[in-house]
Amino acid sequence: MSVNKVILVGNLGKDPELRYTPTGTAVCNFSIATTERFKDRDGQQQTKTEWHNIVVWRQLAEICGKYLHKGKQVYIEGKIQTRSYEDRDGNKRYITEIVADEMRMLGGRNDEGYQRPAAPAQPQQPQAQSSAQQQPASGGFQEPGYNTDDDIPF
Amino acid sequence: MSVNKVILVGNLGKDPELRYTPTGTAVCNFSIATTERFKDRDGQQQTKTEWHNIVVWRQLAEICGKYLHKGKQVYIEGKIQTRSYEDRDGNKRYITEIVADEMRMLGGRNDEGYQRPAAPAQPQQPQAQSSAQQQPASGGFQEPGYNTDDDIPF
Amino acid sequence: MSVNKVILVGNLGKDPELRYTPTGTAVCNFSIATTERFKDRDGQQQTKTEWHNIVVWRQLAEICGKYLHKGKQVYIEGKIQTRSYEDRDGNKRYITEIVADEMRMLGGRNDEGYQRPAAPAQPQQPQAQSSAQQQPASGGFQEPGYNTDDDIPF
Amino acid sequence: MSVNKVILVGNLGKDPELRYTPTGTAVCNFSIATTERFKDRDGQQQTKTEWHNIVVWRQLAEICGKYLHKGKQVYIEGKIQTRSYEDRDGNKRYITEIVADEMRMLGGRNDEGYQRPAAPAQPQQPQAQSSAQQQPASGGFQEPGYNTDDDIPF
DNA sequence: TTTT
DNA sequence: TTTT
Repeated sequence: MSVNKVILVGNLGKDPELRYTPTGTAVCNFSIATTERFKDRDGQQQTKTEWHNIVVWRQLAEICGKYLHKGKQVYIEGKIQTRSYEDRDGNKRYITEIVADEMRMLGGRNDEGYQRPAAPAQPQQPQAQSSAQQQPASGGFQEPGYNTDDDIPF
Repeated sequence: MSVNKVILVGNLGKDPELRYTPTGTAVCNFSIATTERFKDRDGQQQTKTEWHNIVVWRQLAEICGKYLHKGKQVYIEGKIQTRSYEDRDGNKRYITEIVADEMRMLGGRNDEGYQRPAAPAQPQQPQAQSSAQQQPASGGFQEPGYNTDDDIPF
Repeated sequence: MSVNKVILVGNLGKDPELRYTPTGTAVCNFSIATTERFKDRDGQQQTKTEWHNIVVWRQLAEICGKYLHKGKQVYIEGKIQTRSYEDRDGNKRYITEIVADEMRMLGGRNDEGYQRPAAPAQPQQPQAQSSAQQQPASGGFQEPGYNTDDDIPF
Repeated sequence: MSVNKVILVGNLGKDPELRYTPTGTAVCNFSIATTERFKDRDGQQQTKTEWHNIVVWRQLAEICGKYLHKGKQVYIEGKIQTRSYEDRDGNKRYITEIVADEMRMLGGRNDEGYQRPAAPAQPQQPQAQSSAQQQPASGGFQEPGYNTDDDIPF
């Protein structure tokens, strides 16, 4: 009966890396920066940047690998996870990551991240597939559609 | 590319109501109170209670109907939704509800909500089905199990 | 001992309205849309838009009134509040609003919302006031600056 | 224009440690466990426990040091922060912590964590200081009290 | 190190 | 009333 939830809005420091496990599961890694503004004791404006390692699995990994890029602003929702591993000297090390289960691309089509090179091979953020119609505020009680979330990026 | 998320921790004002749509879908309704403490202009401690209408669908509805009761403290995660309906005079009215997709029972087994009557017919909060073993911090990279979430209450 | 928290990312439907109470307190009202995508029973992509009434007080109200505009994408954090009022027929009505205590403008400077007229008098989203220096990951224990939050918009 | 937010509900593994910096600022450290349930490939129920290092500053540190204890269930809201330090071998190490700015004690007065010894010297979770009156849903527009948050634990 |  |  516990809760482990992280909500981040930040920008990717590099392009994401999409890989596959031996069993073929997609996993995408990238890091995003969040920057905090505060005043130091002298009343000077300062900023402090925090870098977050993001891990995404399965279908969302494919979407992240395909549509995200360096500089892109994203909303991430996930959980904190600390893994241990052995470094080259055989010492146990720990790394804390955010395992994301929700991702939303922020900013519009005119806002693809300021550091983005004008590379022609770069994927375009696609038009959202035309939504049949704006669903009106329905009269009264309504059973919601069951969002399987399993085949559309956005 | 938007986010609509609500996180509440509060206590049920009454026992939940579990119903079924004509097509057999379970839906559970209950309300929870959140109380805020603040000081008024005179420096007097005041409290202000907000009531939230919660709607839960499908399997989580069954769980809520079965295990929640008046006074129980819960964590709720969901989204805000405003529906319209017609009142008895034919006027359009709006009601804002929280459609929950996560629920956690809070407090332990000694803490079933202070207003709870010692009714013998009341369901007991069951022991969590013994977890086979405490999973150790695994060495390195690990593909997570896929939580289908579809048959265990907690 | 309760929690009442809302997190929204959406776009303003109109320019915000900034007003002042008789005692001179700033209050800003605007609404933002969040749009959900789902599939109906026929497997058709549908969208459903939810409108949220946002209320902001004091200094953050001034910032919202000054820098937000129709179409702008924002992150909002706040609490749910339902107020009652009497309609013109003397009937008690309820309205649910989000009282915001955090706001972040999303998208970059090239992304001011596409319907924005190129009005010269319109305020520009200012350059973030140059942050003196990128604070390095400091060595060890560090007492944070106390962010009073009271005089800088971003 | 970023967001770095963590929301946790879990139980303290040990009593909190309250200390003071050389300049007299209170800082409280404790760790909380969150446990996730999932099924492995064999359909076996498993659990995985994550430990989170919590850091709290100033007045909230004093409250945590005074009222929290081993086993207590808490709601924590804060931000992720990674600090670096040198280990005894002069190697740079990183530790990720949650810097909390909100804490709510969960469970009622009958739910102090089941391993708690009946030590008479242990602080009691105080009765919430009687709230003068339940503030009614006020008629219409209302300016909120300004919650300075600076002298009351709950 | 907690809790279920 | 926005945005995609």
